[in-house]
Amino acid sequence: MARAGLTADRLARAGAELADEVGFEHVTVSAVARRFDVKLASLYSHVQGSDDLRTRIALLALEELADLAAAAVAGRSGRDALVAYADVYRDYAREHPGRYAATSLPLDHATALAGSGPRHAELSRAVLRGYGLAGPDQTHAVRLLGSLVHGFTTLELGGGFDHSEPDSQTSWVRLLDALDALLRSWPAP
Amino acid sequence: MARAGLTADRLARAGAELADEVGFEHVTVSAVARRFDVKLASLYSHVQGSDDLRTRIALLALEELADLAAAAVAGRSGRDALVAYADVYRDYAREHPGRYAATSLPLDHATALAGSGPRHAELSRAVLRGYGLAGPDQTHAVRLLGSLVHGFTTLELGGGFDHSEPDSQTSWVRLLDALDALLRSWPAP
DNA sequence: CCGGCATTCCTACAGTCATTAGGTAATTGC
DNA sequence: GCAATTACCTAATGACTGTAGGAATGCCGG
Repeated sequence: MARAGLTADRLARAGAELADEVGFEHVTVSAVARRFDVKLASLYSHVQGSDDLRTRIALLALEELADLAAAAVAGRSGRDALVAYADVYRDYAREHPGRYAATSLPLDHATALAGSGPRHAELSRAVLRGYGLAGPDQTHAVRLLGSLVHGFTTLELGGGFDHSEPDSQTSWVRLLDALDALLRSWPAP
Repeated sequence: MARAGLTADRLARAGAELADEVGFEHVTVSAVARRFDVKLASLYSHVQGSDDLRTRIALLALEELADLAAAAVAGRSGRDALVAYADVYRDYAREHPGRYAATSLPLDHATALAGSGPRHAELSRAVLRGYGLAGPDQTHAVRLLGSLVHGFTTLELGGGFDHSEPDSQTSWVRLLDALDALLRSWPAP
């Protein structure tokens, strides 16, 4: 009875690959077992079940994203940092649609805090550092940035921009320009 | 053998209610059948299967949203129209989380076109009419508006803003103010 | 009133997935 | 080299999707 060398981490990694191939919502414990040529029930020693597996995939994706974002933001500021940060999200979503979808899985507070949630918060604050925003205004701007990037990325991934001119790349650039302009002249309440 | 009076439309409506109660991803053909006190197989004369059912729920939600948005935008312009339009989406998502999730279901082009897709496009263009944008700029602005509203709504619904101050309502207002200011002084490329 | 007849809903079955319980083989560490 | 642990297995249950074919229902022309 040869051993496959299963671990929770390898299962999550395989699940992430599977997600990119067939979509996060079609990731199934059975399919991951098949990928390791192992019986379904064997996975239950390593992950608690399908919810646990999905959560682990989400945490994996969030960590990869945080790593990429940190690398992109390092050594940049202002508009450069903004564009580099936003591009990380969009590029990641396009290269890894299943993983990106996984990042939208609602996590309970404790799980999010234990994962890379705080790093993400810190990173978007770092992006805004060059714009001189403080206090509540900074929080509003963080939410604006997050909403815009996440919204555009999701809509684009769902094909929402596919069938109209001009192409979405152009809109993306214009949109980041607009955001940069807005942050530089942040309106008073 | 009393008849339950099933139709595709009533099934979609029941599915939409179910989605709001248990979440769109947990809507199941079986559960809808139970709701009508009817055997599972009976539904297959009315809808083609679970994909078809989900698609119908999505189309129903999109139509409801278009109706509400049309009513909100009618007789308003500029900032008023913008806020009314955006509030429709956010309020709908909060009142009908399952239906709102359904609107994110990817539809093929033909289905979207046959549904209220074009109405949605027309409505967001109508909101921007007061801002004097034309041609590609208008398209970019439509995408900006859509991304922002969808992104914020999704993140808020997922609980992303729950655990930090200030409350999300305040951010929402500030964010729409900022968007209004941005649209009024739309930057050149 | 009544015998087709399409429609509506049913029973029955086959396939996939999730999950638990309890067993056997492989590895580890003494 | 043997005991304890770990990794994986078989088996069983229950939920959901989907298909095939049968029976009750209501309508319609005569």
